[in-house]
Amino acid sequence: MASSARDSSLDQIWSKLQPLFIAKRNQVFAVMNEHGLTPPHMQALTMLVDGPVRMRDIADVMVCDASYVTAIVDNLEHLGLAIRRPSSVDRRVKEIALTPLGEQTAAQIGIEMSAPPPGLEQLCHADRATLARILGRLELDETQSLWPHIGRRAPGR
Amino acid sequence: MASSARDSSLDQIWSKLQPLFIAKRNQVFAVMNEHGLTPPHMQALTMLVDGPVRMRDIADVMVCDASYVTAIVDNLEHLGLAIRRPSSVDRRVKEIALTPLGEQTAAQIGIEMSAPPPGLEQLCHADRATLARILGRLELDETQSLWPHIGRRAPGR
DNA sequence: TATTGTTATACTCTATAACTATA
DNA sequence: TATAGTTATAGAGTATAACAATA
Repeated sequence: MASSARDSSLDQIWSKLQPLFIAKRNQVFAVMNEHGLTPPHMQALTMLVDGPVRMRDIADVMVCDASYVTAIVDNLEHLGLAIRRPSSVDRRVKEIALTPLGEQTAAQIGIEMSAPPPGLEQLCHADRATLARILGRLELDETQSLWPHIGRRAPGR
Repeated sequence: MASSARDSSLDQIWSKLQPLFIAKRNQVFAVMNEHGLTPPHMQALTMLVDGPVRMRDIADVMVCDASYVTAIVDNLEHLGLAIRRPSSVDRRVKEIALTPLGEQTAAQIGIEMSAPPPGLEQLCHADRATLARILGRLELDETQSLWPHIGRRAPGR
């Protein structure tokens, strides 16, 4: 299909949805600031809610180098949110666990992060039942993290 | 209202919308990578499409220091996308303009950035007319940039 | 005196390489 | 030999401070 064949009704719908996107992004950053966290710290923290995780696994999920996980976990420890403990089965491995403060923080963040963005209520008030029915039929990939670690690239010269 | 009073139907709708959000974010980063740009470079570049802009104005819009604008514009010049020219009315001021390559790049980016995310078509196929009608009634703040410059903060210790 | 932009510098982010300890 | 984690270091992102030129 030709590149000029833009679907204008689709564009129009997206133009209405996009502010919701922005509102959510702002909400997420507000939550991070509130807790003094950066995206990588928050992502690592939320990986720990279901129990201790090995540092190697954190690096794999965040698609970053192991040495950076060392730095992130250092920070989480300094913040009193997590602790390192040696694995009982493999003495090379360290498992990262939440402290009580970390559990409390992660739980609160989890709630705030999964919350609908401000503005959605207004949207849904228009005709919530109909919208829910339409959206209910939708199946999209939900496996990705909303705020993954994102590496940097050089802008070149 | 109590904090435990979560609106479950709203949550459900948001859980359907969120993958669209992620798909768009991925699409945006793919476009940036394709052109070898970082978020601040792309934001600065898209500020220039309607004509030359003073560096001071770029700093104001991006909410960053003037010295960082110097670095960004250096990069855009090295990439052959923009040029500095002295203002004819105030000799302290430099105006940043797109090169022909910059115009072409910015135009292409503008198209790709404003495009609906993959997945929206599937959503709308369910009942596009109804959805459009519902969304058409919505009024949200559209003044913010989708990908603003975002400053860093220290994680504290 | 106030403002635009640049330079010098410093701090944060994140990766690579070399290393230690363990498997 | 291969793997988990740490340390040292270096490059890229971004701010602050001091400065030159102009208003």
